[in-house]
Parts: sequence; C-alpha cells; structure tokens
Amino acid sequence: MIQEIQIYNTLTRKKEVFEPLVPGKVGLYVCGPTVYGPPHLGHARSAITFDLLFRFLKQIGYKVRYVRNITDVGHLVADADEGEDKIAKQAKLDELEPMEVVQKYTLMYHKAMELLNLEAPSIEPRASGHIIEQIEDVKRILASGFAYESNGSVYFDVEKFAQSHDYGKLSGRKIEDLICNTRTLDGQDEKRSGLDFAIWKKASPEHIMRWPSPWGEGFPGWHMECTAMSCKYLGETFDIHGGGMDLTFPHHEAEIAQSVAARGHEAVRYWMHNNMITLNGQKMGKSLGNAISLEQFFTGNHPLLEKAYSPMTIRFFMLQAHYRSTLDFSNEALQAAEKGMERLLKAVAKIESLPVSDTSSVNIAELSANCYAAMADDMNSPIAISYLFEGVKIINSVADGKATITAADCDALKTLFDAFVFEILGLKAEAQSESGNSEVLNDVVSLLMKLRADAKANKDWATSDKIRNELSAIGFEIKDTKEGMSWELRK
RNA sequence: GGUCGGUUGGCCGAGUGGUUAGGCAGCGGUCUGCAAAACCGUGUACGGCGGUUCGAAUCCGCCACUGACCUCCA
Repeated sequence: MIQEIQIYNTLTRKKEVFEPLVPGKVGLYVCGPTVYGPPHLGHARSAITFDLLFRFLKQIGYKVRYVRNITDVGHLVADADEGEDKIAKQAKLDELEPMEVVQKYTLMYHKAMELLNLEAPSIEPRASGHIIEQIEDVKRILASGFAYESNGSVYFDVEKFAQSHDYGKLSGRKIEDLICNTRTLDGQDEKRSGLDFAIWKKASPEHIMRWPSPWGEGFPGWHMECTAMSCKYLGETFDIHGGGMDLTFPHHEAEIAQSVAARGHEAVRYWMHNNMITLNGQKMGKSLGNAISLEQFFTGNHPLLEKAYSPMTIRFFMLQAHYRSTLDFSNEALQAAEKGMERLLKAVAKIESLPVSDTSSVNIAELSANCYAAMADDMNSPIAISYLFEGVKIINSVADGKATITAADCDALKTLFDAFVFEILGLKAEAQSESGNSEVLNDVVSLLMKLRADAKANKDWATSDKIRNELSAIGFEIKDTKEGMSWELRK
C-alpha cells in the first residue's frame, strides 16, 4: 500500500496531494547541470533534493523513472574567447574542443555525485544527443504559429503565445510587466520582442558546436532540450518536473510554452523547485563568482573553509534544512552537522547489539509513523531527522539499561533506521582510512594500546599519559571505556 | 522599478492560534586515576509598531532590514 504524500506544486503555490498519472508509477524529470565548470554546492543541493524524492518514492512503493539531463549545448563558448589574441592563433589542437570541456566537467559532476551517494538517474540524456528531437519540436512550434524564423534562427513568439495562453503562470509574472522590463534591451533586430527566446540559434562562424537544420547550421536554444527529452522518455504528460528555483523563469516558463505550442497541452503536472544555497546571505553561484566547488569542500582547499567536509557531512547538512528554504553556508553550521551525523550513525551501529526484554518502554510504531508522516509532508527531511534523533535517544537509553525494548520492537527499530538513514536519506558510514597500510597501522597502534594498558595496570600514569598524549598529537583519538581502550584516527 | 519570499534563542534550522522541534555550542551530571570521548539532563526565541482574538511568535495591516527572480545560473 502506497501512502499518500503531499508535495508543493510551484504552479499552484500550495501543497497538493500527489496523484501519479499512472497508479504506482512516477515519471520524474530534473534539470541537471550545464557542464561548463566544476560542480559546486548548488548543484549538490538540487541533486540531493531530488535524490531524496527519488529514494522516498521508491521506498513507499512507487516505480520511478528518473530522468536528469546533462546540458552540453546552448551556452558553451570556446575557452579562448576572452584570452589574448595570440591564443586564438595557436594550433587548433591547443584549444579545447567543446566536447572536451563537456567531458571534463561531466566526469567531475558524476564523480562528485557518486561521492555524495546519489543514486544514478534512470536515464541521463544529453542535449547534444537529442538534436533531431529538438529540431522536430521546433518544426511543430513553427507549424503551430507560435514561432518565427529570422535570419537563420527560430524564435518563440511570446507575445503571440500570451494572447491565448497564460505565459508567466509558473513564475507568477504578468506579460505586461515583462514587456515593460525587457524592452530596454534593444538592438536585437532579429527578434520581434525582447521577450522572445531562441528555440533554434544560427551558429556564428566561430561557433564550433553546430548541426544542420531546415534553417541552416545552428544549435538548439537552451529551453528546447528539456521539452524534447522529457517528452521522449516520460511521455507527453508526466508527473514531476524538478529543478532549482532560479530556473523557474525563464527556463521552466519557456518549457511550458514550448510544450503547449508543440503538443497543444502542458507536459508537467507537478513542478518542484529547490531553494538556493547562500553564502553570507547571498546566493552561491558561478555567475556571482562565490561558488565553492564540491571538490574544495571535500579537500578543504578554499580560503573560506576551516577544514575539509566529507560528502556525507554535506549531504546531512542539506537534509537538515527543508528543500524549499534557503540554506546558509557556514563553517560552524557544517561542523554542527558533522557531529550530529556522527552521533546518529553511531547509534545506528548499536541497534543490533541492544539488550532485548519482554516489554518495551518505548513506542517504535509511533516513531516510525512520525518519520514517514514527516517525509510525506512535502519531504520534510528536517522533521524526519528530528524524529530519528528521538530514536537515537531510545537506542542509547536501552543500551544504558534506562529503557527496555522487545525483540520485535528492536527489529522494527532496525528496519526503520535502515530505511530512513540509509535508503531514504542516503547516508552511509564513511570509511576512516583506506590506505594499504591500514592493517600494519592497526597492529602498531594496538601494540601501543597494549603497552599503555600495562602501564595503567601498574598505575604508571606518567607512561600511560605519555602514550595517550603523543598519539593524540599525531591525530589519534584514544577512548577509555569500561570494556577497554579503543582508538580511531581523526579525520 | 516590477514580482515573489525571508526575518525564530550563541550558531544552523523546523513548526504551530493556547501544549517539547531537532542538531551544534554552553551549563549540570554519570563514567574515568585524571582527562578526552561517550551517554543522560537542562536555560535562553520567535525584526518593530498597531489590530483581530479569551489567547499570537503563529492571522491581518503598516514599517524596517534582507534575499531571489526579472540576463546565464541548481
């Protein structure tokens, strides 16, 4: 039985009960990255948001087809375009072929997403691999009369479209306001109106990525790819379209217009948008030059970072905020997330060894219901996490003998945590060290631990403390517990 | 300028017309030879001014500050 969930639909500006087009199945399309730079924290936010949705929908029983595109045509420029003239005179081989740029950053993106423990989408189509589909859609839009050809390019006629349709319905804009605000940019004689956007663009002589079309050599406009590819893989109408809030206008608005013009109806039933990551209250983004790349987070190699933050820390940090809220980056917040997550994961590891009793003093069924209810309410992961921390307290109390749990409840608790922590939130325990020397290292530290235990047994505190302090100075954390000593290498 | 949003305790961040968010830090305690770690417990809040209400931080109005979009952007 699939539980009822609510999601916030940008189109209606309210939470709605989610009812898929086909019972039990969900078609999900998400705008992926434009691969012209290293992936940054903002890419992670969007990817993690919809990974969470993907995972949750599957967990509650849906079969999901998740399509996330790679934008590899539309805005790529040769790297040399702002360099000195002499660079342009270099042999062609010395310049980056656009596909090299695409390949480089696509690989970086995939690597980062893998580290963040994102599940791969069902399909990851590239705009450059769907030129034919896009040309077909451009033809349809021309045939419908909502586009015109001009000097080898094809433009969407926004004002004409707006006469019979609500252009601006998604982003809450009025066509009159748009006209007032856009007219200032004149000089583009090709377009009838500043509002019009290119659905096919003529390639200038120096533009390298170009394809033949009925209108001459060129490339598709940015908005076309999502319209064409979502239709190809999810059908003319599909359930959910996701992306960053900054894409609602003009990108998603244009998508709606294109779908209606090409097919006579809208394609998307629920629009979901994740909010932005901010840095000192300002949006973090490549165009603002304040984006910190994911690799920099993972290595700590950035002036604003006090230390390295693991992929799971980043992931947990984001999940602790609701996806529709802005999330402000800071070292303090990230370190708080790191510690909290460690506590959560340590508790999870303890579940299986909890002592069981004939009775339970804790209510696992209620806890479980609360967790699912939180997620069903427009993916409220922070609330779900707060309930998980309630579970952490239960686990620790039972371990301390301050609460009791039956074997059945213990199983239920394990099932709940496995489902939520690993399957839905997508967290995983991060390996401490994977160096080839770890076994030897293990033996050496264990030997020192033994020496210290002997010293302690003899009440030779001086030696005992010396070993502890020196190991600590190199980065080992020594813990004395009732069961004996343990150690771990600090990250 | 237009449109939409935000303003919560030391920090991050949920939520709600009257009842505990949660995490981190702080404080107190347990444990320890001492410490660390771990665990348990715990205080502080809802931008300002009005209004509606038995009661508002939660609804309404005004003001202040701030952000996003309006060009490429997750």
